[in-house]
Amino acid sequence: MPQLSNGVRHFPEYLDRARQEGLVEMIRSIVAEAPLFVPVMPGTGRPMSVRMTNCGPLGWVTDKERGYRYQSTHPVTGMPWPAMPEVLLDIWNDVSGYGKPPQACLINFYSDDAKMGLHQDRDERDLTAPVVSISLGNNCLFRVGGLSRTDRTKSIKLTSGDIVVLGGEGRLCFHGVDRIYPATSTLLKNGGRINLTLRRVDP
DNA sequence: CAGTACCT
DNA sequence: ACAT
Repeated sequence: MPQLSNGVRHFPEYLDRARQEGLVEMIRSIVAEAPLFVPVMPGTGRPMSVRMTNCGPLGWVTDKERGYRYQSTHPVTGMPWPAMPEVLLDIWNDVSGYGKPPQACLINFYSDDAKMGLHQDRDERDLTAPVVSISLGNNCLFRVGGLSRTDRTKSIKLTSGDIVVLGGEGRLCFHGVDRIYPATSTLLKNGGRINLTLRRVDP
């Protein structure tokens, strides 16, 4: 279990091809029910380059007026999020070491030119629960720093099936995606990358 | 402060 | 830097 930095664990190719394909099929059905939306920055309303949706009791959303938050319904359809699939609960149980189940699975779609700036995941009330991140599709350059934005960072390439766990000391580490490497995976017919992020919100 | 533009 |  390689440790990128304190509390940040990387499990290369944790999911085999068959499991990855199963997840992609599962994601397609979730997206059919809960359409992708474009998140925007609070205040400015500037769009992010990823598209997202969620499954589970809670979903992470953001808009110009109310900013980052978790809510139980889709921001466009107003419908509850699709249920958390068993397979994600299983993965959480296998890698998180955390007793309570995840309440939110944020599904981020990265086109080949999408990025995610350095940030902390700190919208959850339970900051003792780890964050579990699953990579599918094209490779990406993932960057992890420390608790301060200006701390030194390390970059690693993530490939399809990789899992990263930010827990303990690493739970609030700044992290982001600097770039997607086009055509590095055959998992997604339309290219790009999907990232699933499992989180516990309530203590 | 989960982005981008525009510097050197 | 600008703006959050």
